[in-house]
Amino acid sequence: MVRPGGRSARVQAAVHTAVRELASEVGRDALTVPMVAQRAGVTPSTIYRRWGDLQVLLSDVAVERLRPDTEPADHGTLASDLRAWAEQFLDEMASPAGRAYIRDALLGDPDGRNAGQCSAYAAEQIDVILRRASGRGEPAPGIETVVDQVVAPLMYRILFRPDGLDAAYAHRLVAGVLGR
Amino acid sequence: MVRPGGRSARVQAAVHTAVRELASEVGRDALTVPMVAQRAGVTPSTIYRRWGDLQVLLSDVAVERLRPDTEPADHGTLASDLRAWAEQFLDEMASPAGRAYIRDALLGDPDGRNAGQCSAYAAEQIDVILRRASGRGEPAPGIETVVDQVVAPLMYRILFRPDGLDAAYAHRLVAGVLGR
DNA sequence: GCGCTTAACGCAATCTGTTTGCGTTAAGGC
DNA sequence: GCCTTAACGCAAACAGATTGCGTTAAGCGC
Repeated sequence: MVRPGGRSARVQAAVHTAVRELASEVGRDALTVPMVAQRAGVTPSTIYRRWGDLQVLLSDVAVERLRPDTEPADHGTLASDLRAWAEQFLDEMASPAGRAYIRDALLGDPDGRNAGQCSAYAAEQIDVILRRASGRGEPAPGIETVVDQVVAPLMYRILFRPDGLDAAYAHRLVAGVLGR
Repeated sequence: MVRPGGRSARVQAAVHTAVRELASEVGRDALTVPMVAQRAGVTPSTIYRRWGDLQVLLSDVAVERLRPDTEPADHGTLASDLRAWAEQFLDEMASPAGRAYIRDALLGDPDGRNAGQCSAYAAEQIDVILRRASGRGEPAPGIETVVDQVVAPLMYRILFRPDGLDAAYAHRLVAGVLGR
C-alpha cells in the first residue's frame, strides 16, 4: 500500500519525472534503474522495492502519458467529432513514441490494471462525444460498438501492422460505425 | 546473418527447445539466459550474441507457438466456419498462456516483424475460410473487413480488457461482419 | 575433395544491475 | 504528543550481462 502523501508522494513524483527526463535525453532503451534513481535523488533499492522492476515503473509512467489532457473538441456533429477524435488518437498512438508508451503500458502490467486504464481513457473520451450527440438529438451507437469498430481496429493495426495507417483509414472506420 | 544449417541450426533448435521445456517446468517468469543456456548445452554468451537478450529470444519462441498448426475446420458454411474459428482463436489467445505469448511476441520485437507475423497467421486462416466460402458460391466479406471487425476487437479486449470475454461475444462479432 | 575465409561458438574475466539485511526516518492514527 | 509501521537509505553479497580472445566448423571457390 502506497501512502498517499508526504515523502512517498515526493519520491514517486521525483522518480516519474526522472524517467520522463532521462527517456527524452538518453532514449527509452538506455534507461536503467540505477540511472533513474540517481537522477531522482533516490537509491536503487527504493525503486526495486516499490515497483519491482524497470518495466513496471515504465508502465506506470506510460499510463500517465497516455491520459488525455483535454475533452474531445466539439465540431457540431457526431460524425465530425468522431472523425477528429479518431484522427488525433491515431496520430498520438501510432507515432514511435506512442507505440513505445502503449507497449510499456501493456508489458509491465502483471494484473492488467494499467492496460484497463488505457482502455478506460479512450472509452471516456468516446462517451463524451456520444453524449454530446444524444444531447443534439442525433442518433448514436453504443460505446461498446465504437470501441469494437473504431478503437480496436486502430489499436490492433498500431500494434500488429504499423504500416499503411493513415487518416483515411480512421475515417473509413468512423463511417462504418455510423452506418455509412 | 544466421547460417541456415549445421551447428547454427542445432544451437537454435536446442535453445528453443530449452526455453519451451524450462518455461513449462519452472514458469516463464523464472527463466534466465544462463538457465536456458545450461539446458541447451550452450554458453550464455552464445545466446546474448545471437538474440541480444532474453526478451528477443522469448519473442521468437512465442511466435513459433502462435503459428496455427492446422487449417481451420470446414463446417459447411461461412458462418459456422468463422464462428468456430473465432471461438478457437479466443480460447487460445485469451488463456493466461496465450496472453503471455502475445505479450512476449510484442515485447522483444524491435522492428515489429514478429507482431506482423502473428497478424499474418490470423489473416491466412481467415483467407482459407473466405476462399472456401467463395468456392461454395457464398457471398463473403474481404479479409481486411474480417480482421477489423472480428480479429481486432478480440485482440483489443484480450490485451486491454481481459474481463467478460466469452464465446457469445465472438459470435456477435461474426454475426456483425456477416451483415447479421 | 582440399584449402581458405569468416561466421558462430566456448571460455573466462569484468562490469553492471539486482537483491537483501539492517538501521533510520517520517506518515498516519490514537 | 506518542506509538506503530510503512517507506527509505546504505552497503554488502549475488547474479546476470558484456566483451576480448582463441577455437571450431560452415560455406565457398578451386
